[in-house]
Amino acid sequence: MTVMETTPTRTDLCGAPPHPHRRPEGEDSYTISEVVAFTGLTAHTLRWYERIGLMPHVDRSHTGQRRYSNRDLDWLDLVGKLRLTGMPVADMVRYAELVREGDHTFGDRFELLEATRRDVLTRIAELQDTLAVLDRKISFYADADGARAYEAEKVR
Amino acid sequence: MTVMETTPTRTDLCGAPPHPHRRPEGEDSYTISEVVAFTGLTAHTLRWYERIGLMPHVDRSHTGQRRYSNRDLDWLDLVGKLRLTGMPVADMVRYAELVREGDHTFGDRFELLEATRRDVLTRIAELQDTLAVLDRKISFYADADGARAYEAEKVR
DNA sequence: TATGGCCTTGGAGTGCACTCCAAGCAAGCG
DNA sequence: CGCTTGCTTGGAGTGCACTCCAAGGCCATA
Repeated sequence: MTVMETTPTRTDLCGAPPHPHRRPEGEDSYTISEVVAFTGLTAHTLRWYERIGLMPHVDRSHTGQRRYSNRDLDWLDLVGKLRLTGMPVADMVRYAELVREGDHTFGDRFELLEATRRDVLTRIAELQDTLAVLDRKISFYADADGARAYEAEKVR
Repeated sequence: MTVMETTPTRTDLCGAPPHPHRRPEGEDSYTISEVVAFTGLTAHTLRWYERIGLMPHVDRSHTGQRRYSNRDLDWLDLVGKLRLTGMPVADMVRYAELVREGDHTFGDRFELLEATRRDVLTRIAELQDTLAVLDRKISFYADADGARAYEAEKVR
């Protein structure tokens, strides 16, 4: 990848209101510690992501230090979101590989995204189910005196 | 895609048996392998839960084998749900300890449940955010031929 | 010139949540 | 009786996702 960006702004769809700390295209060259500050990841983790093939080739300064671009930050945003879904890092690496391999992996990538989407829907449903259980327990506790609170432990 | 609209049939307050495999009170004595079949956990994990204090004292047969009750199954259901929220096992152990300690931990338990509830809401929000990103990417892929699909990698 | 800060590397270590192992006991069956 | 099946135990091992370490390079300020 690393093809030159042509879109003048990424705030294209859905009015993405995203990242106040970003510099405009052409000046988007962030040190690792800046990226640490932006993403909440550690420098260790950023270097590790690169080692395992989860980052798409980060630029270097003339002294060999990493210089991250806005594109890299975008990618890390996506990775962060996928991480929240519980997707294993290995699967994200697989996706990164597909992107690196070029257009002919289009179908695979599409499938991977759709499978992930289904997983996310399932997880949301599970969490809503859990929420219902919690709410039921909480209302027992809220209504009850001590003795009844103990009873609350008996119901699912 | 496994549509799981929240079924209203789960509003079982101290009543309807939600688990077809359960036996009535008084005959609720399950071997570890039955519990494995019901919960999807392994026997190893069940024993490990007990060792770390996550199970509230499981009965034994005259030969020393574990005999789980409906209450134990209820507890495992709760544990399973909490596990789905990403709650660390150590926190669940803490909750189990509070229950064992009796009524005077009422307040602590209530707080723990409410904190968990807030976490779950946060997680659901995060997942919905992720879902929006995925949907956006997927629609790029769905609309696009190969060349455009490549472009889709450029947007957050 | 030296001090401190930020960065680099490969490899080793950590914490969590299991997961498995070896050795052994008890019950049921032919 | 031996065989199989199912269960028991403490402790060791596994896989994942980091997390840290030691040793050193670069460079701006004092």
